Amino acid sequence: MTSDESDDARSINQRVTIREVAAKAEVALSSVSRALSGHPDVSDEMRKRVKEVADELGYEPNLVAQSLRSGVTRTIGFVVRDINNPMFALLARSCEHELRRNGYSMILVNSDGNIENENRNFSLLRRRRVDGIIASLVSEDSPYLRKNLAGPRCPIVLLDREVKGVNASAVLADHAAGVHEAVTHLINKGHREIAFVTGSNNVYPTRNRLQGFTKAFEDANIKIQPDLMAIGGFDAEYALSHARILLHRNPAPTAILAGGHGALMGISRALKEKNLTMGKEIAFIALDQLPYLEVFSDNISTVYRDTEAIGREAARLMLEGIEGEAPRVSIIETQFIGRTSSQGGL
Amino acid sequence: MTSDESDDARSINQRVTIREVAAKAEVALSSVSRALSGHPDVSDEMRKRVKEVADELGYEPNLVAQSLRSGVTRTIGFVVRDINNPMFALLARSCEHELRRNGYSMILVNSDGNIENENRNFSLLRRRRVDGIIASLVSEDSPYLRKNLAGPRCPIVLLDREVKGVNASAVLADHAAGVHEAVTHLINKGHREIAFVTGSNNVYPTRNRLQGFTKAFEDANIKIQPDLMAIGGFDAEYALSHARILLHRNPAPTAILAGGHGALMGISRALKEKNLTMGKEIAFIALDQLPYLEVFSDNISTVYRDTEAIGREAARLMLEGIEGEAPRVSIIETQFIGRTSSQGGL
DNA sequence: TTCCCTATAGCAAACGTTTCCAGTTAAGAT
DNA sequence: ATCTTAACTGGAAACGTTTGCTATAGGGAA
Repeated sequence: MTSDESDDARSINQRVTIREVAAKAEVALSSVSRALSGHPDVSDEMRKRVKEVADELGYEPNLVAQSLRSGVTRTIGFVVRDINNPMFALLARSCEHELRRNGYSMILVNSDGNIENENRNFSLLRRRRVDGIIASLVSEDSPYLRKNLAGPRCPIVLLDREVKGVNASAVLADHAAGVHEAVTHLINKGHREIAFVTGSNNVYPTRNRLQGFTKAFEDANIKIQPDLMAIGGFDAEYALSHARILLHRNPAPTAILAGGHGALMGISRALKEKNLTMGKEIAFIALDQLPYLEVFSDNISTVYRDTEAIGREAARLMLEGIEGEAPRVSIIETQFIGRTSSQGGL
Repeated sequence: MTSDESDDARSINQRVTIREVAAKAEVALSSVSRALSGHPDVSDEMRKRVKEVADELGYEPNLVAQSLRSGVTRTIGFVVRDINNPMFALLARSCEHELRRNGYSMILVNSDGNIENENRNFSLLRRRRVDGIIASLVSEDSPYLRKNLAGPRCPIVLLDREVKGVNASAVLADHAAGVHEAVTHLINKGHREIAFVTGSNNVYPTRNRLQGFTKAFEDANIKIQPDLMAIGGFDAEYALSHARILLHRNPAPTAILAGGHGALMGISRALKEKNLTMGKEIAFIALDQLPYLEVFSDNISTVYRDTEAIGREAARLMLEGIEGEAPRVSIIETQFIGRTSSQGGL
């Protein structure tokens, strides 16, 4: 009889609220709240009774109401250029996993490499009152940046970005070390005409890789060739067109470095067009071990970093920030992994 | 003076609320709400004044409070096995794009192929009172399914899943057509020993592909070889171990079909182990054009479907559902794209 | 001039929780 | 037997909005 009624209520009426639980259990609203939220000032009997009734009615607390009252949404914004970049997909997965394990949900927004979109996304997340934002910024000098990184009263974790004078944590990869290792390897083999195609230097990874690159030349006491550097775009189109130009240069580059997913795509297409094979006519190194490489092109030499670790670390820095700890920077190592694609070319 | 005060308020105090806007503009709370939300019963002058003050104070409406009051969260849950699958990453991006264009945010949850996680994720999304759920279910016969698909009073869009007797929309790919085309192609070339490695048949794509596969054999009046089918797991490990077994069979398969990302990974590793080259010693076809294939293995014949279109379509079905329209099923075409990997093998 | 209607504005209730405060009971101390 | 305290419970305010209802003013019709 009563069970029929409650079943009806569940299927026909709106959702079950704490009020109905309180009524059925014949206790106060506040007692239900305390019993279910694990508050200490509740007798064992009360807790038992409330939990039974809550289960019976299929009560599911309204997180929206909880958020409004408590001021905590248990939601983290994840701002990314493009989740379709396999690097970000892997990172997002491990990060989401770690956040969910700690009771947080992830709101995903793509900026499509556009600072206007990114700005709108930040604004949206602020209106949603997220507890924190993890972001891979499109650029480190967007005009909206100060507002977006200082404005929200919530912790921020930057992914591979370095913005001075801002109160944010960051996970940075030590690209320079891996690139230095890679370039030194090439130089020792006798390469001098080493090309480098990568994204624009308004983001940390480019600048950091460049540091490793130049340092390797300096250490070997060799002059760097500025016209072999194509620094300006992360997309495959940029890489394709600039790789074409580089390959037509005289003397042609004997080795080529690809900075990121897009560069790898573009350059390998350009090489194919000219019928050049990596590891034979030209030495090739990809910066960033992309997840699919190990299967399809397990001959490609790479500068590796543990992307899943970066995601986990970002989540941890976020949780720390929410706990009230001061922002800090965490460095992730990279290392050169030589395979056959970095041979040949001479 | 007043501007100083408001600046202070913005930086020191908590966030600006509609109440402060109302006070400063010297109008009622309700007028501010109506002015900003585009309600018709507002004079031009009122709207102008309110908007000015709101901008001045940097007011950003609290979406949590709006949601509680209006009962609408403008949030869609996106439940996926694993965002790291490049197929899902691409799909998620186009879907998120379309949703955001329409004022909705996406909460991303990974189930890691585990039905317990999936169940918890559904429960979480219900507590968050999302306006809809787009899901790629781990299995079509999980014990929690009925509850999760019937329970929430919100539209549901299934991605490539077919659950009978449930009030949900779905985007289904017509795998059968593409696979039929692909297998017929192989049969016409003289192949008889055609192996098929794919995920378990508790999901629609497997069953649908199988239909296309068997139909092709029937149409050609050839008996199918059951021991050449490895149907049971979407992960690379399953595919690797079963591909190894298949390749040791006598007579060995002359052609092999890979159903999905994991199968492709596993099989290509197995082929490499035995030093078999696709398109030479063995014909190979990948079901699903994975985004990176075109660059790294542009010789691989595939059954193609437009993944971005699937994401967009899922978003549209969701928006339709929110508008109150009845659930419906949308079919996406697939087609066989023959390249060199499907040659040889005989 | 009077009446009615329309356009607009304000008041207050509601959404579903959490949490502060006050009240009650019973146990232990004197 | 009385007082103090501890352990709980209930009532009500608050979180920041939206929205139904009521009130007012001004304009047009009779």
